[in-house]
Amino acid sequence: MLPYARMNLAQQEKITAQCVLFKDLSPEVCRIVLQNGRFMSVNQGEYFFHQGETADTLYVILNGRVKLIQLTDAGQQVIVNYFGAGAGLGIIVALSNIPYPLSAEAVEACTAVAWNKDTMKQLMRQQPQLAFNGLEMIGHRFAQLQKRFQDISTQRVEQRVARALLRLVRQFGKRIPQGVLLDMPLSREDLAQMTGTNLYNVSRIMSKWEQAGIIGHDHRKVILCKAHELVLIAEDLDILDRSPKK
Amino acid sequence: MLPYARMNLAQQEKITAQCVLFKDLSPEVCRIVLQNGRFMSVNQGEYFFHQGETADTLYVILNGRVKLIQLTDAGQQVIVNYFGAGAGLGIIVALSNIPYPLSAEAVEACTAVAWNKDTMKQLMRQQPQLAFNGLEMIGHRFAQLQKRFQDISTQRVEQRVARALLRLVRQFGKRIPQGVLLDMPLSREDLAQMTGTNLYNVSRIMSKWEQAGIIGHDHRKVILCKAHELVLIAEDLDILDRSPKK
DNA sequence: CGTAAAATTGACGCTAATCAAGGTCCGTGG
DNA sequence: CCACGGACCTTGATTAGCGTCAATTTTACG
Repeated sequence: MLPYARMNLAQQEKITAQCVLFKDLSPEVCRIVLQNGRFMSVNQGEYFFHQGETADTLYVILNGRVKLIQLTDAGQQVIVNYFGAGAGLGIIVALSNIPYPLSAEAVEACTAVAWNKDTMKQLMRQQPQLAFNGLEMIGHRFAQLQKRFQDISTQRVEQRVARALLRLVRQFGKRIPQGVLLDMPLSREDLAQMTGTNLYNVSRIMSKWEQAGIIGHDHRKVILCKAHELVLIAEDLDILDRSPKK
Repeated sequence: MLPYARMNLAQQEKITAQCVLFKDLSPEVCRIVLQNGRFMSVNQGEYFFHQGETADTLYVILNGRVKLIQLTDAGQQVIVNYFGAGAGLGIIVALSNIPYPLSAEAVEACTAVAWNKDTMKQLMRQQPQLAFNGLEMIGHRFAQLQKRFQDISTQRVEQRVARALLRLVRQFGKRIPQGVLLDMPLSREDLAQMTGTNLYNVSRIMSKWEQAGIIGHDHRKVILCKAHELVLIAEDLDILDRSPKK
């Protein structure tokens, strides 16, 4: 992890424009908040924080992608989410006086702004809108997690994998001639850990999709060719194509 | 739902003593906050709010138990949690400007305090500690949901049911001579909806446990006789008893 | 070009979902 | 008081889905 440094103006503008934390704050206030934070870089494979550590810092991602990982008692990994620019890390936790419940790993080289939790609390005391913005970020994350909980308790593996892909595409997809490219490192194992299954099932499912022309690949990266078909699978409405199962 | 009314003093003391929302607030401030809320009763089977409704009210439960239910697109129910006295309802959501992501049903006659979301925001602006207490409640709920997400993606059904029971016992268990009584209405279907399975599996599992003397029942209510055994099952450490499976 | 990591594919067995049939408990009304 | 109906529970049979292991192939990269 590189030492902290000052942000330049372009970076400041970027973060205030795209992060909910700065919603409805005057440029003046934004400047104060940013001055109390520290600019930092995290190399690929390094961690922002580890599960179980005392949560004393919170972050907002400027560049790069971060993987949120939970480790079970038995040592299994569960990938809770991927985050990109504008997302907050440890916001909920640092403000709740509990240890980080998961680890945050940079899957690419990342830059971020970091605040000490007490500094942020002090800022929120002075600027209640900042606290409400924090609450709003948390609310969305909470609703999203609840939806995923619902998915994993009611959907079959194939649907869960489809949904995971669609979610990633919505977050990180880039349009290319053949369709939408998921321009990020993403192994079968990763997808398995996101969907509560194993890499063998994911591999089988994706092979099937590739043969059906729904997805393709460029090097190790996934290309979504027929998004609508994947939506049908995700919604369990693809019965027409396959053998009826009820 | 009965009309709103004033709280009496005993009720006021109860809520300020047991709810995190009032932590580190002076009695004076507590009084102000409570005066801005409304006392209310909800009959068994009635709802505090429904999934999808605009979230304009937040609650703290005084008495009774509440079931949080999510409905999937396909119409399946998922029980996210049970809450009892001292817990908050809609706190996250009402402060985040998003619709309720689930429904809250009173499984017993309940009393609660309700605040309008804008009133609460105003109070939080004046008393930042109130906002931080809200954040702390949310933080615990978030960590708990993440843990359950982890469970459901890595554990087998029997372990999940064991964990669900243990969680309910910790929340609502009452000591009786034979063990710990779960003094609440709880059908096989309810347990199935909590653990992402169906009532048949739950019934089979609980029949097995009852034959092994781990649990018992009084009318329709569950009694936990050998909690330690259930913990072993929940932690997947009961291999000694059964046939080895690896 | 060689090695290690990642992905594929087949075989096998178990878990858990599903369907069907019947039983138990309870309140209600004849 | 007893018979009936409905909600809830139990149990068996069956099967699809999924996890696991093993063997092999492909891909990335030094």
